[in-house]
Parts: sequence; C-alpha cells; structure tokens
Amino acid sequence: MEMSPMIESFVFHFGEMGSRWGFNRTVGQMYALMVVSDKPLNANQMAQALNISRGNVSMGIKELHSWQLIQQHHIPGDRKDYFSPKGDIWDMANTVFEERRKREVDPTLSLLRDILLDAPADDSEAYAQDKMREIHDLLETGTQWVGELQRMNPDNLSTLMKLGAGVAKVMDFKEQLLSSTEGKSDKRDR
Amino acid sequence: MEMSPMIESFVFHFGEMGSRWGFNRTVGQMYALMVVSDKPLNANQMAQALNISRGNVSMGIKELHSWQLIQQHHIPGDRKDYFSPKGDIWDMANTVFEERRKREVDPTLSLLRDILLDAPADDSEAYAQDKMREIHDLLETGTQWVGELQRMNPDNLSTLMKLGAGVAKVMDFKEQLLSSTEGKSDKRDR
DNA sequence: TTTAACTTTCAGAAAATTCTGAAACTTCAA
DNA sequence: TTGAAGTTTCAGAATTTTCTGAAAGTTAAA
Repeated sequence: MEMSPMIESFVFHFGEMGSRWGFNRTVGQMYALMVVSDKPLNANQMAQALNISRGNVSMGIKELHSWQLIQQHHIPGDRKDYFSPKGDIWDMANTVFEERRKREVDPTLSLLRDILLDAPADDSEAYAQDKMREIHDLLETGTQWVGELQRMNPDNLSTLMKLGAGVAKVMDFKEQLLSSTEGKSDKRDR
Repeated sequence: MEMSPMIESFVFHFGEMGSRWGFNRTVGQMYALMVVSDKPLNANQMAQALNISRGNVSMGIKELHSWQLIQQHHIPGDRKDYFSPKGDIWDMANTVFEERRKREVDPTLSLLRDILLDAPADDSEAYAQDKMREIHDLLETGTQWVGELQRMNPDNLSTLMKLGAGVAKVMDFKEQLLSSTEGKSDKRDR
C-alpha cells in the first residue's frame, strides 16, 4: 500500500501539525492516513505506507485509542485488526478539544484553585494571586462556554457560527426589548 | 531574587503547560514569572530566579517578543532592559490564539486549498478530497468565527459568554419574531 | 493442545530539542 | 577613543522524545 503524492502531502503536513495538537508526528500521520482512506486499515498497511516500524504503529494505535479517535473493525476470516477514525470531522474536533481540556486546562485550574486558597504572605504574593485569579476566571469562563457550545445541538451551533459577529446585533435586539430588567452592564475591567 | 513557594509552583506548572502552547519550558516559566511580578524584570533577575543560563534568557526574550507577549522598559539611569507582559490576561489569550492560528491553522488551510485545486485521479483520491474539503471548511468557519469574536467589543463578548447556552434561546426568540423571511434552516450534514 | 498469525512491549539507538557559557557584539558615559 | 556594562549568538553538551526491532504475549483455527 503506497500513498499517492496528493495523499502523501496531506499526511506529512498533518504529521507536523499534529505534533502541535498533543500527539507526535507518526501518530498524526497515522490518523491523517485513516481519515483519507475510504476503508479501514490494518497495522501493517500503515507501517508500510508511512515507512515506520510495526512497533511504532502499535504504540500509535494505543495513543489514538486513548484519545478516543479511532475505531476497531474485525473483518470475518481475517485475523488482523482494522482501524478507522471514529465519527466525522466535527466529532474529531470536539474530541481533540475535550481531550486537550482534560490534559491541559483542568490540571491548571486545579492548581490555581489550590494556590488561591492560601492567604497571601505579603504584597507581592497578593499581586501574584490577583493575576492568578484573573487567569483562573478566564479559563473557567472559557471552558464553561466551550462546554455549553459542545452541548448545544448542531443546528443551533451552525446557525450561531453562520451568524458570526451578527450575534452582537441579536443581543442588542434582545436587550432593547428586555432592557432595564437587569442592572447596568458589567464591563470587563482593564 | 528568589521565588516564594507559591509563585514557584505557579511558574513551574506554567512552564510544563506552556510547552503545549507552542513555546518551551523555560520560555513558559519566564512569561509566568513576569505575569506574577508586580514590576518589570531584567534578564539577570530571570536567570537567577529560574536558575537558567543568561543566554537561555536572551533566547526566551526573543521568542516572547516574536509572540508579541512582552514589553520592554527602560529605567532612567539603568542600562539594563526590563520586561513585563504586554496587555492584560485577556490580551494574552487573544495573542496566543492569534499567533497559533498564524502558525498552525493558516498553513494547513493553504495546503488544503492547493490540494483541492487538483482534479482527483481516481475514486480513492476523490474520497480523500472530500474529507480534506470537510476539514478545510471546518477550519475556515472556525477561524472566521473566532476572528469575529475577537473583533467584537468586550462588553458584548462578556454578555455572550455569560449567556452561554442561553444563546440558543435568544436565537429561537429572534427566529420566532423574524420567521419565514429566510429559507429553511440548513442542517450540518452528518 | 499445538502452532501459525498476529499484537504488544520495552531496552536501547537515533533524532530532535533545549540549554550552557564563552566569545563576539553593542552601546554609552567619560 | 576607551572600557565597562550590558546583550546576543552559536557550537557543542545535556536532556528529552521518538523510533526500532527482537522477544514475549495473545488468540483462534485445526
């Protein structure tokens, strides 16, 4: 099994980029290859196409499994395991965000929360805590928001995306109708 | 200049996480240190606090400059350069997103666009192109949207965030009032 | 059971990244 | 100009990450 130049350029590029997204080059290549393959692939095919060792492929599969990005198939009469991406591209994006949040943001939030429980020993610690609180609040608001977007049904999300900055207009609109039921707008302090 | 345990744990953690955000451990530590310092720091102070070489600090400063994350100060009567984070935490988040987009998403979009110009040679290339088109469209919509959010004024953005999933309700609300002026909703195909 | 087909593991090799520190460079006050 | 105070550069050392391939492990048909 060998890749056409078109597929090759995609796979290699994805390998480089993939490393930025939390997995290494070969794992990125493996995933890219599965995405553009119209049928599930077995480990040997991947090793051959990407010119990497069989052992490396095995590690990569394990990693992609832990990211919940792939799916295993059993083809009757064939003892090899076949793999394909799980879900569609949208699901992939969701999964990657989700996993990254678990690995990167959650531990940071937890550390910040712990630190913020301690009373500051002096002015410089008080200053530091203020900054940490800002970061904490930003991360918390951000993750909550992303979580809500992810839980939103795809239709509404799509509308929202297409709406883009127009969302501001809708909100103004709402505010006009419902104005003066709430306190004055709370500005972000800068 | 030495760090209190509180600041140290923040700085070290940020160093580990920072490496996920596109810069290496020491660069992350340097930035974290500047964020929690109530006054600008010079290169020697950073080298001492973080216990790294002076040369390494110089590289780090260069890197943070290229990310537009820091600001240089000249203190009269002192020939050293002093550094502090540029803007507030919110600006930092914006800058990091922006820079990452430039470095990661833009090149991918450009590659995908190029590939999609070529006619597929066979069925399997046609399948691959379909998938690439999906990825292309997702990235494009996503970046456009993020761009618009970034261009939105902070007040509205804050309202939008606080609104969270409630945004769906506002949209429904709008739709009820303005319904039947546009075509039927376009679902995401899955 | 046996055994052939296949998968996983992991120690060490290879590669990539990061870091150090000495030397080169820059700047400015005297 | 000179030289002291500072900064940057970069070759090679140190460290970290990734990859290989042989050996151990698993599975299922016969």
